[in-house]
Amino acid sequence: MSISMSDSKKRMVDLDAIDRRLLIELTRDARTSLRRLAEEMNVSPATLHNRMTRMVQEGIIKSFVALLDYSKLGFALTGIIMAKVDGKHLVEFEKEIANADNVIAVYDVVGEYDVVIIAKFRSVEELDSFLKQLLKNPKIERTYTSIVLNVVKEDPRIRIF
Amino acid sequence: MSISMSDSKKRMVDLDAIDRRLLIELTRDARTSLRRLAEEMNVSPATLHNRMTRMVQEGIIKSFVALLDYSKLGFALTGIIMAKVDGKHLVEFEKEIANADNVIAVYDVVGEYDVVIIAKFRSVEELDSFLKQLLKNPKIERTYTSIVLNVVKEDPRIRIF
DNA sequence: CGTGAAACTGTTCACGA
DNA sequence: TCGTGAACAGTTTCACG
Repeated sequence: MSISMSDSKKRMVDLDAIDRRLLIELTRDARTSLRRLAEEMNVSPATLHNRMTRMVQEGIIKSFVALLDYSKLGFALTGIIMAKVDGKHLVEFEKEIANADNVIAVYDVVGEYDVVIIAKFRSVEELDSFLKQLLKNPKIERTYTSIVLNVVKEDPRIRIF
Repeated sequence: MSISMSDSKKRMVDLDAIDRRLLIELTRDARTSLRRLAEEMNVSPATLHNRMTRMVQEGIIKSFVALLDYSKLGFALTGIIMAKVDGKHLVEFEKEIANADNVIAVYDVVGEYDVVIIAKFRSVEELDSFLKQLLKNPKIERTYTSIVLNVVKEDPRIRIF
């Protein structure tokens, strides 16, 4: 029995100890074997399989992915780009930019700028042409770009429990 | 036969068509079966297994993870925090902050601020105490925080080939 | 890189708590 | 409703050529 909450945009979910443990393990290693995990947890593999399937359906687990070292793949440059966008076209603009190949994050923010974009490039030239493309867009009033000198941490995982 | 490059911090790697295809697929679905993939690609499962192991050893593949929807887990708040840090203590500070539970990214940047931190919280109170903790640190000269109103995109994957 | 075989794993389903 | 155990098909993994 647990309290259901509904005041955030996306509804929260009831997770028991098995779900939580499974989330932690899949977050640590998405290729882990449910069977071995099941033994450790003293439940049946079928149970873990059900839980996993359910959490994928509910959208709690968005996907299973390999995290790559982009600098080893030639993307040595990360840029943080902030843009002030004409309010009427903000959503439209965001959708556009979110689909760009280089972009790993797009955030709507409040303050001096409206959008923060994080993107990865192979070279200064690539970043430069990305920015020029942006500025061509008449919806954009101004941009500010921070060049990232060093990616200290970049990991989509946080401690959830 | 491919050209080897060595002018970036981390060395680049030679990848053939099999490696590249494998990376793309594992990035799409880390739990995909190498056997089925092998059939599609007309190579043996053992080959794909070898390639995968090699790329993990080389650090090209950093890890396999489940991506979660944090807003469904109660982390409705994302903050982008910029900090101006006393230069002598920058590296030390960054290591510290990178280990914090809520932090998904830490970037070294040039400009008005030295560090950009992206972190997720369950509530304004949590964000607030995170910021207060930061400001207690005498190494920090000033901070600027953007509250994220909407996460338009947040996906560690970019198009690599 | 491929083969082949052994070991392991995912997935399903009828049953029972 | 939900977990279980057993069964089978699918998969990984390894030594070797």
